Amino acid sequence: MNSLTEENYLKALFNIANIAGEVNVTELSKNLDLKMPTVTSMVKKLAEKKLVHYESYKPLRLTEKGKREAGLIIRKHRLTEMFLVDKMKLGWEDVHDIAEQIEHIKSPVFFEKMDELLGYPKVDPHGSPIPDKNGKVVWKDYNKLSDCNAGETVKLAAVINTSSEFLKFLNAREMHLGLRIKIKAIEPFDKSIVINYGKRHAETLSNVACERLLVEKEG
Amino acid sequence: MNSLTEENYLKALFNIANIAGEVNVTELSKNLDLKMPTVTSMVKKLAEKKLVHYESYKPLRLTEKGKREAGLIIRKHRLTEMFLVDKMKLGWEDVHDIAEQIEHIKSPVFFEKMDELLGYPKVDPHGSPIPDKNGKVVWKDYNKLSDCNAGETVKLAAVINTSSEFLKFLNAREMHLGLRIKIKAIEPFDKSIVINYGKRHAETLSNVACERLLVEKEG
DNA sequence: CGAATTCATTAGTCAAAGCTAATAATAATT
DNA sequence: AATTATTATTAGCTTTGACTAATGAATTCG
Repeated sequence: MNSLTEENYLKALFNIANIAGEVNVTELSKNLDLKMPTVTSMVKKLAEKKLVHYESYKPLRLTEKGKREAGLIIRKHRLTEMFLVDKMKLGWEDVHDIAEQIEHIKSPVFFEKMDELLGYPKVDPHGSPIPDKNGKVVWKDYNKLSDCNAGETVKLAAVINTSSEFLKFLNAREMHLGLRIKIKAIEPFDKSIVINYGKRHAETLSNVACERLLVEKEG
Repeated sequence: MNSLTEENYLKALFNIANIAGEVNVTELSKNLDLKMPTVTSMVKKLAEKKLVHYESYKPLRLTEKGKREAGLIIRKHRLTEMFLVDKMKLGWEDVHDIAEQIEHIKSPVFFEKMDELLGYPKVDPHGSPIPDKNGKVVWKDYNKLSDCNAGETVKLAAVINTSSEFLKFLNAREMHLGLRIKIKAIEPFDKSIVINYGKRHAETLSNVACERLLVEKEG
């Protein structure tokens, strides 16, 4: 069985890989708020347990086994967040920290019951998929907004990262899941994008932001 | 802030004291499933933190501060058990182990919300009091069944310990909280007691059992 | 009462998971 | 290409919380 510490490493590896693709020791140590040597030594232990592929000075990658275990933790995290908000009426600002703790609880029945009470959800309120009981993550076939073309109309399906800064950014612009967005133009200069949606007209979004927004094409 | 380990020591000290009165190192180490030297050294640390009174070779006692902290943990444990059973419809056989984990979660709002959803209960389903927000335990003025006299009629109000063996014992005899019990006789020989209740007639209970049953006298 | 038994403590070891300081490998810049 | 900067690793130390083996108190029993 994995320790709480190991679970946190796996989760961080999984999340960083999802956002940034590659994971290096620096990123991981920032994410976990630990010093680099600490991370190096732990990663080696995870490698011995066949949870990560590790070669000195190379990027870190989860093994299939590692992905599965990480998926299971993220499943528990996302189910917990939904449960806390939907069933316990706690505020979104509170639930993340609580879910970070509850996700480590060892009890299959507990999470199965949550799943049942929530009606077996497939995605969480950020549009992120909830991994299945085997830790498998099925991302629907979404596109990054940054990969779309001018003239297309798309529906906002998910946000890739859920830092509070980014969520505030979206909030300030009245952007929410399900929103229909019409792409007016893409600036060749910096890949920023000009869109219409709701009552707003000719809003500009940076490429950085667009890379974190997943959309479904209409049609 | 106390570590998870420390919290478990405090809770065990509290529970043993409640059941057995005095706590010695042997009992505590059995309860925590640790070796005695481990317990001795931890208890000394707790003493430095002013959580227990410690003198070599003397029984262990929680300080007021220690009682308060233990009470807060037990509050979280009991609220959690009730929440899991009443609101999540989990079985009693499952909830203890889950509550043992959830009781360590750091989040005032989480437990306040549980309390609210449960309607601010004062006792748990075993009749044990739920400590208040300051960790204070208010046992209602119950009597041990073993301290009652022949001829009295009493109502079963609480069970002091909740080991599964004891609960099964009670179950097998169709005894439950709220039950009216008429005391027919007390054997001077071994202090065992003869009672009538429900459809049962002249059942005998040992003194050991009677010491763990709290009753309210009918007035 | 003295011997045996039980209970508790001391001393020393170990693993997990963190740290700092020093060093080595890789990448970037001039 | 050489230097500098960044990134990663090694070596060695620390704390927490466990353990075993040996020893010292307290209690019980013949």
